[in-house]
Amino acid sequence: MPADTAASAKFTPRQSAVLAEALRLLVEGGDKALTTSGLARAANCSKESLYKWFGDRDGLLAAMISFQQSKVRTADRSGERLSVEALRDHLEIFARDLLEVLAGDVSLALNRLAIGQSSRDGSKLGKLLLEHGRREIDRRARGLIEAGKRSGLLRFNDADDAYHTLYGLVVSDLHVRMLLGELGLKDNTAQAHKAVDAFLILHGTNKDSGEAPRASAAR
Amino acid sequence: MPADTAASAKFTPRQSAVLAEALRLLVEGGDKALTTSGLARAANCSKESLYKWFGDRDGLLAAMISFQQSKVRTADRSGERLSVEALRDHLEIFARDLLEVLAGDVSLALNRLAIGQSSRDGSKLGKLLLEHGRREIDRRARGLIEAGKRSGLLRFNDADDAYHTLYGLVVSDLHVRMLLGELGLKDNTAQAHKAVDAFLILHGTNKDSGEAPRASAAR
DNA sequence: CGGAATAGGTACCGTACGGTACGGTTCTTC
DNA sequence: GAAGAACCGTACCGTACGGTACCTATTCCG
Repeated sequence: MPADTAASAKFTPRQSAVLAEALRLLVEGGDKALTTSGLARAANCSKESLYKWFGDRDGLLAAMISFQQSKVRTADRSGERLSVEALRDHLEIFARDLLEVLAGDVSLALNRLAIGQSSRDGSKLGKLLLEHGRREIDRRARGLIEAGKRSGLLRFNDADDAYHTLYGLVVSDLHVRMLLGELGLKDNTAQAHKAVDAFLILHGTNKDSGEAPRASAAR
Repeated sequence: MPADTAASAKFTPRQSAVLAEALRLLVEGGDKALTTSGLARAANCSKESLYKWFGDRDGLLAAMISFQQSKVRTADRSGERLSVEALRDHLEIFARDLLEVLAGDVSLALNRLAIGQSSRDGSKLGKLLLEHGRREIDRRARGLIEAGKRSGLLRFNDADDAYHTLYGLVVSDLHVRMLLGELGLKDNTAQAHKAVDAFLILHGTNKDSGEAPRASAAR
């Protein structure tokens, strides 16, 4: 994981470094390990600066989410002309990327944090995570699906429904299992392949798009 | 919600009452609201008894999970002879039950609790929830799917894969969204219907099992 | 050069939690 | 009916956190 990639727009380099350290602490030890004193010690800054920059602990958590998301960028290829093979490839790449993002240390830690808070803060962090965290990946998938329809390769009434179908086929209950502490898949690529196969059977227009059943060795 | 249904095997009535109160506190205010002092006050018992019965706070949490699971029973109809309509009905009922269970107050609260702890306790609670919490519902689905195959109505290579496909089609990312604080679906039945349609297209043997596309008004 | 802003270090405060100890009360059991 | 266990209520302890205050060091800028 690159520690100090492109600087964020909203934070000074010093603040970014502190936020990166905060994420490290959170990933290592969960929200109990992310104390203001501990962060100040680990990041060589003062608690007073933390409160000046972020207001209070909740502000810090929100800043961490915003900071992490500023580091996520996805390529958008929705403009391309799609062949059926290209669509399948792009869908599989999307599915694999999705699985990898969801299985990432930082993503899991932030989701755990927001879920833990959601029962008492009116799910402010949860909203943040849903609205800003998934926007990029949602937009990418949405673009891909719409492009597939425009190219006559996919058929569906509601793009939302189709996207959620794809998401369900790719992820199933894996995200929750990982949030609960279970290890991820051994082979994301195989899972992505199977999910896209099923998705194309459901929503593809190419009638021979269903492949032979796989050896099914993913889980 | 029936407060005091069948008594558990592992807990005395008094302990069950305390655990029920603990669940109520947890649902109301999240894990911050579930303090030993608060529980003792709310349940009219002494902290000393809590520690005598459950060892420590983690023991109490584990007992809450175990207690809640002892109240969940599912009907098992896997012995029946299945027609295609009966299979579809049973699958839809299963899907609807699954959505309702996942959206339940107590289920969400316990999952949030276990997820919050999973980053620091080696996911002991998470394992508990996964291994014991889903066993019943998993067994029911597994039985249904296997019965469908025996009756020649479903085809698949791996029952696990098929089950996860069904699960993904039914739930998609809804569980995580609800854990993050979002409201559930407006119409679980419509979602169940759509998911089972898709599942039967993928794994049914009856070639005309795919129905006309629905009006898609679930979400 | 000098003052103001910025930020690090540390000490401190109030609070609330998990866990323990103890005296009094009810319930069982012989 | 008495001995004893189970249990309630409460008070208590140590700890650790969030948040604040104060003081110093560095940097920036006129």
